[in-house]
Amino acid sequence: MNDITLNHSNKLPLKFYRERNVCSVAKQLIGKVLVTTFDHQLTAGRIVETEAYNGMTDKASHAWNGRRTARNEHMYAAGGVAYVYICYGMHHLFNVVTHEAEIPHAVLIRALEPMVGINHMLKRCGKIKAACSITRGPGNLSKALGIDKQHSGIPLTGNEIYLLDDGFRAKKMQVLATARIGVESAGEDALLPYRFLLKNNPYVSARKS
DNA sequence: CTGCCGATACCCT
DNA sequence: GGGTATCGGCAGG
Repeated sequence: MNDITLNHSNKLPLKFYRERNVCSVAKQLIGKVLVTTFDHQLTAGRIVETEAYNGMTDKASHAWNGRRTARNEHMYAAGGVAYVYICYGMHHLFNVVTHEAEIPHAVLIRALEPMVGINHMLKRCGKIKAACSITRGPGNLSKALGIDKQHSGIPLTGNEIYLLDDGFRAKKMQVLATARIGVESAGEDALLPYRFLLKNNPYVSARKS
């Protein structure tokens, strides 16, 4: 797999993240490019799967019912920063914080299609051969891009982690909305169509749609 | 292919 | 002590 040249002229502006409708942001993030530059290594991939978490009224959200702890504090920041937390004791899950300060909306990035720095992604994951699993699933993509919980709260408008619009446009018919993954205990909120994905993309995480 | 299981940080009761 | 926005390995059909 060869790296793709990135156009860095279109970094997503703060305005993009301050949008009030978190589902709208989650949908718009499909097709955008997530970039990290840790260790002087450029790694990037196109976002092909996201999930919206709709603040205090969403039972599946860490901020449900106004819950606020050291772990999820960055969800309450103004949109445009990262929220990274550890799941199941070992996976670092990367979220994009949206809306204004004190409104804890966030979008979980669930899958990427690798574009740049694939060899370095393989190195970080201790793998030899390229495979879809390298950036399929939120735990995997964080590892491949070198993201961990120390990056929680970092601005997405800086130079270490940022998002680009490189002009890619998914056709409307290609973006599907489904129920979210792994939130069964959230009752009826688990059924909301808050997961967005690029149809037929091999990097989208498996399981029910 | 499906399903179960262990790893294990952090939040909650 | 129990649950969790997960994942890879392995057993069995």
